[in-house]
Amino acid sequence: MTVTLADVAARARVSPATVSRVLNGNYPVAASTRERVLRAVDELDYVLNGPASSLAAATSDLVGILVNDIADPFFGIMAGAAQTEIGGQEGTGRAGGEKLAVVCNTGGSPERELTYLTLLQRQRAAAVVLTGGAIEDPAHIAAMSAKLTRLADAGTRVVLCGRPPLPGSDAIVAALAFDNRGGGRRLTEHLIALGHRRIGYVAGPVERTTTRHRLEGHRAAVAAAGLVDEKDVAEQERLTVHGSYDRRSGYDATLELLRREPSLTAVVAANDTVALGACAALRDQGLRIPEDISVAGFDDLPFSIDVVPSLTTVRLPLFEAGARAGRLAMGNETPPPGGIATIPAELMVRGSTAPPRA
Amino acid sequence: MTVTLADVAARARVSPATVSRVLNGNYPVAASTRERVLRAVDELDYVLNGPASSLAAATSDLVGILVNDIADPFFGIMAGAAQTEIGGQEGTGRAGGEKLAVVCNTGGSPERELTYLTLLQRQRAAAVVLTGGAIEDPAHIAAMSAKLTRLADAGTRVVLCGRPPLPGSDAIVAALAFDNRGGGRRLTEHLIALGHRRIGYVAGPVERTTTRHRLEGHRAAVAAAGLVDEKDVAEQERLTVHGSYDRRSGYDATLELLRREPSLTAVVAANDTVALGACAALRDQGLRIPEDISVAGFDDLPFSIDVVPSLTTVRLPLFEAGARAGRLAMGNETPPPGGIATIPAELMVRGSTAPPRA
DNA sequence: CTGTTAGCGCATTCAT
DNA sequence: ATGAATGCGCTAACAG
Repeated sequence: MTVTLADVAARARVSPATVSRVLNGNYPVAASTRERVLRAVDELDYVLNGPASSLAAATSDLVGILVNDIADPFFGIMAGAAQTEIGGQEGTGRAGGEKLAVVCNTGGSPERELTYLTLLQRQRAAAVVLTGGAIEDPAHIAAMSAKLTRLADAGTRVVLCGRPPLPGSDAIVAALAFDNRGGGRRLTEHLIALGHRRIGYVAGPVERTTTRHRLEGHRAAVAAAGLVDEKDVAEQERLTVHGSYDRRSGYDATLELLRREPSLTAVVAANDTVALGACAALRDQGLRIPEDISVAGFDDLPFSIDVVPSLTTVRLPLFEAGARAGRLAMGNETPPPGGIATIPAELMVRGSTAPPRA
Repeated sequence: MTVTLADVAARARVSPATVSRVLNGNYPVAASTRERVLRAVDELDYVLNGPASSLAAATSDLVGILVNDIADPFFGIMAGAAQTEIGGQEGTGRAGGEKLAVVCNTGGSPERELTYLTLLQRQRAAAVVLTGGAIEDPAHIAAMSAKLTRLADAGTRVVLCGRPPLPGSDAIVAALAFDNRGGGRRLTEHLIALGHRRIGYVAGPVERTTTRHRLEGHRAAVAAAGLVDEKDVAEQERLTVHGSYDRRSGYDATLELLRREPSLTAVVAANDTVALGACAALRDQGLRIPEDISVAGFDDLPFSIDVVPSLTTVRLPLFEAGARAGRLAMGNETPPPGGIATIPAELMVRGSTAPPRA
């Protein structure tokens, strides 16, 4: 029923090996022969059997990109950029030696993250790109570290994008980490410079590197300015509410923050989406932004410049980082020294922050 | 080096066939034997060789989900929902009979769409879900139709989600189409009911089903109200500007619309993201929304309720449709009669539309 | 440059 | 309920 390489060989009057060679293009073949084979391929509508090919060659052209939330542009931008670098060399129409770059949505679940890695390992994936913050549970870190080591041992190139290097796993090609701490610190410093003294923080989910680093940056700025004593954990926590990285969570957390401290003059959100929810909550409380209260986000997603007022935030070069991760996964770029690179975060001051009211 | 099924068999003191049987779980095996095998699997850290397995069984556990733009939540929401239905049955940790649901980003390019389908065909994918509007170029339609027919013939289940059925391709499991035309019509009828008479339309890319259907709905409403004669193509086109489905395009197109017709009292955008760009352009021209001019979007993406003013739009049940497509792809839901279902679109009236100024 | 030969690792007959 | 044998379709030495 389905046409095989042998059929093509018969039609082109050559051996199967020759067909394989022209298809893979990694071996000298006479132009006339190649022509004949290609014609037979087209006439027969032949499509290579991937599993058979992978089995024989002990490699596959699958590249997996893991994301925490596919509906979040933060991941979409990185994944899209990586995918373009990996599978983007504009096919010949016949789909030659291209890689199959695919994105896998873990939904932020540790189990699904591991499951996907196993599935990719099973497929003998050529490379795996892990994007976004990691979960900090010790058991999960250990499991991930072991799994990534095994993947790397099996020849899969592992690249981290927007995620700090995993302790104990040096089998990795490269880790591109965002300077979340620095960005968080500069953002809050900006607020303090404007004159804010009572600043609430809407944090992301606990046990996430991204959450922790941004929060640490914020608290470092707060402590440096003497707003809250570095040792006063209770007060730090009073001004912090954790939630997930979505709008709803930002809305609820902001209400809670206002309840705890009605005299707040600024709210810093874990990311832009959360900031949107925070703005909505504030507005529903009759507060004007930025006249009555300032709001800041993180990531500088495309919509941030469009909301009213436009959002003060921290720009992360998501597209560039994703593209670089893609090249690294393909072996088209030399890894940074030590395999680790920190990607700078840039403060973007816009309309949602202003001096507090006198 | 890498451990194979034979190694597991040796360790468990059974034949390779038995190991295969417990792993696939589709054959009676004594409980004690199964136990022994499973233990050996864990001890050896064995991971099935996907390519070998697929080759022998002539099937694979790969399911592809094609999207036009992975950075757009419109696709992210559908893809995420589909992926959950397909690969979401919470693995046992050992990754049993799970499917590998992956999303492929075509970037809206016809070539890449076909390339991805070929790549998935090569992998002998178990199913393919195509999301979002289709390109209307006749050559591409023919190529797609042929490709999908071949995929279906090879046993791949093909499901369309948010895309109208392809002419000539009845090998498809099901097509879930959004009522873009009806939604577009009701949206413009709402504007007309408010008293608007000069309405500009920022359309999506030409040659896309989604673009065309929404625009047709809009024009049907306009014609029914007698605002522009159905035959007056020149006037219809004067009040329409095409662009891509992004913010920037919405911004530019709106400026152009204003140039052509400064007395516009309402702008209808191809989708919410475009509407955001339109709002920005209007504001930059010193116009207030909705006092001076009304704006409407389409899709009801999560941010639409958060922008100021909140966006009047048309709600599409993206999550539900994606989930249903996922179940259809898995064979867990019976296809609609004729394989085609039209999914209703609901008008959401919010703050961005109001009666025009007297 | 091209043909021949051997597996790759597993699922599946068919026996037992 | 389990084992032995066969072949899935292709690539990779190895010859020539």
